[in-house]
Amino acid sequence: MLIGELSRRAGIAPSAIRYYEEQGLLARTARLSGRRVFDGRSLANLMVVRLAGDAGFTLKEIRQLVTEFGENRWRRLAQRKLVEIQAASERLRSMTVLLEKLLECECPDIEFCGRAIERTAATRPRRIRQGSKIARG
Amino acid sequence: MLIGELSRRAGIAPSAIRYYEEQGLLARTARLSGRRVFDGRSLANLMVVRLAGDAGFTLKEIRQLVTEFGENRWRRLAQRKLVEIQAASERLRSMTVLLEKLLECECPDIEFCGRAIERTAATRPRRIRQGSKIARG
DNA sequence: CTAGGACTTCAAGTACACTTGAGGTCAAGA
DNA sequence: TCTTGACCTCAAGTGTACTTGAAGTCCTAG
Repeated sequence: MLIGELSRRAGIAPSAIRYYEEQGLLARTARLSGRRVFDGRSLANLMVVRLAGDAGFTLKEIRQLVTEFGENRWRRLAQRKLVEIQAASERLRSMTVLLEKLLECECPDIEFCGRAIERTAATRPRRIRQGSKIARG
Repeated sequence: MLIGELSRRAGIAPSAIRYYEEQGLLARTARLSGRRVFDGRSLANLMVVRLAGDAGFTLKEIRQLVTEFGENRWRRLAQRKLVEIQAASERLRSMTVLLEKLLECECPDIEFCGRAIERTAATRPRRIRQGSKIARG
């Protein structure tokens, strides 16, 4: 399949796929008269890259993950990330609780909810990004 | 308390706090001979801003959340975000499963794990960001 | 009274992850 | 043969969320 089909199947823009290849996150694929040719495994690899990105790996880290697979460095990175993902999950849980509290409450302004907020916001982990253009929906 | 103490207590850089104020995420506080003066509620508000950011709200959305609290628009935004947070949680779960599988397996290269990956990467939600400079640790 | 440190504003710079635009190539269908 | 659309490369641009630097102010301690 060509890049357009891969893009449609993965929900990732062609420009992003070319960018991933350029950055060494995806192996350089075969070319057919200049065009990139992909197969099912390309799709699987692409999904892994995206999933890892979704889970908070930077492109640099994803490159490490895919190029150093099996090495000790890889395991350390993966294990560290598991811990970070755990923290991120807890933070999402906190925000869920906070939002639910705020939606339930009938306070006229947000200052009024101070105590509930203080208790909820006590734990502090990491961040979430928004999705890409093509991927949403 | 002055900005330095607030910064230490919240684990957020002074420059970021000033930036949040400038962007309308935090109400403009009182000044004492030019310096910002904060109290416990400032800290609580700051934690909420950070928590919301952590949970995937953009600064623009956080501004909406804090300035339009109680309005219908606010509720719609909060409810939409709850759904997104749910999706993000599922994605983190997927990445956890994937990482655990990859850590368990003894394949010599990542291509070999293709099938496990394909199954794991089937679901597709949104992204996580890394934490700020001062906040980690 | 002076030095140091924490604060101020404002403009410019940075990192990340892509996207966009210009200018060109290639294969298939009318 | 010509046109259309998908593809190519490369350089530059974009948005988000801050950080950094310059130049100056203000309180405290020595």
